Amino acid sequence: MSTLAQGKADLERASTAQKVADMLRERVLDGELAPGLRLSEEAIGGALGVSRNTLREAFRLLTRDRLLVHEHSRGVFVRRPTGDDVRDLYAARRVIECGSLRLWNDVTEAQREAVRTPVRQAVARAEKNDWTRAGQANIQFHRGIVGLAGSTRLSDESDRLFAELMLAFRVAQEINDFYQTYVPWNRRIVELLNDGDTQQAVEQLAQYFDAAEEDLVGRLEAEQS
Amino acid sequence: MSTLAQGKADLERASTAQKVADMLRERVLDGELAPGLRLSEEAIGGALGVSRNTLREAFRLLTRDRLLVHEHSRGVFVRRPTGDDVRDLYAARRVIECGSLRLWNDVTEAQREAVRTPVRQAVARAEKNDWTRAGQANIQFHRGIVGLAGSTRLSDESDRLFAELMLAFRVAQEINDFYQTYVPWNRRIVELLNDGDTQQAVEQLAQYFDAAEEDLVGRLEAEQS
DNA sequence: GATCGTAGGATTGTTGAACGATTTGACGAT
DNA sequence: ATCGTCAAATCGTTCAACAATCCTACGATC
Repeated sequence: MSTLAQGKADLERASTAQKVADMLRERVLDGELAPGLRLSEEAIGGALGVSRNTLREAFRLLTRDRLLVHEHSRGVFVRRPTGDDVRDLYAARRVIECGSLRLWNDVTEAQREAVRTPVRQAVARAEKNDWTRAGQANIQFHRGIVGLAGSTRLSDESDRLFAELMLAFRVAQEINDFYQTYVPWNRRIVELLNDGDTQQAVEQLAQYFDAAEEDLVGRLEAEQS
Repeated sequence: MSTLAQGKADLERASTAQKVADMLRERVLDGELAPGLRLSEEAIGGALGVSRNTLREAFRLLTRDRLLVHEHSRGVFVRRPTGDDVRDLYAARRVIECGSLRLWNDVTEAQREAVRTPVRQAVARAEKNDWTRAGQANIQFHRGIVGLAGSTRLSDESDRLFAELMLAFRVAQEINDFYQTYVPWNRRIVELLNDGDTQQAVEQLAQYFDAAEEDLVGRLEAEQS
């Protein structure tokens, strides 16, 4: 019965702080709260109708996810990733995703499908010029890769890395057209995997990271003002 | 001037919540607060002389580090890792550390020394039967490996994984004698690296993880009561 | 004119108390 | 022995207050 899991999800009612954090996370990721913006406790707490203490708990949760940065006695700000941040992020991704992809032959078929399916979606959406949703599928592709490792801790940390990267895209003003170049690349990686050439697929993934990092860092540092 | 970095550390005065969290972290890691123990807000807040609100902020920080678990309306508990937790942890370590170690030939000499030195220390301390400090050196060895990737995010997450693993050791009652078996193993890995056989070193590291995971999970599930 | 110090206002850090909501454990009925 | 019921304990959240800190603008000095 899937109703059982459903019921459990209902029972696990989120705390107020959790709900506030979820709402703020959306606002940050969709760009309504721009990187660098300071979040006033009073203003936001008043707007959402929660007390300062509860709001501060929500801020802690988002700080853990690296979406906000906390400066002592100055408040919390929406993170504004720098070029160095992006380099750090890609260094982590190279290790995590290339390492996970190497496990391709040792995992379940369901895990492999979680890598293939998002690429098919991305290709289909790209053909319709639906770049926003193509980008979402692209993230699912990378989530699938990390999922090959079979570690929830690793997957959770990767989600944080992806979220932080989304912020970097925003600063670099690269929301929609970024993936355009890389959708074919991902498709090629899946083809190599299906052909059994895991080694070459890992190689291609690493090169993808090199190219994406350079592109993003370049635009980011040009954007510094 | 290193005095500059010193001064900066002094200036960055920690908040009360941060200081409380640091103190509790020590107590958890040295076993004074045993896994499974419930931390009463009132009792601890009273003992430390901080308000409930501040203490709750400290709890959040430690929950982020996975040292505490929070259960709604029930309070926070010192995490008590299960066999599944350990499997998850080692799955993550396999990807992160094996992937980092593969970078051996592309990093600076200083980074390589950060791997070699702790092994020398561990060997020396093991000969003196100082297993506690040998264990600390062993952790430094693995921190050094992750450091090869050059990502602070990856290193920070690894520190959290290590801390959580320390809790598992405690539950498994394996504080001192665990490393005894594995110090020679680490030494062999470094020898392979120095010989230029990175591939084989990675292989050995993976086997070390297999053995350590099996050992730890076994003792952990025997300990379930 | 630029730099520096200073005063004032705004915001955060922390506390303490309060009250509703939830869990826990014991007691008694079936 | 199992199942409600109730009271005590604890957590979740809010509110108000004050101290500590930061930011800004205004002059003072060179």
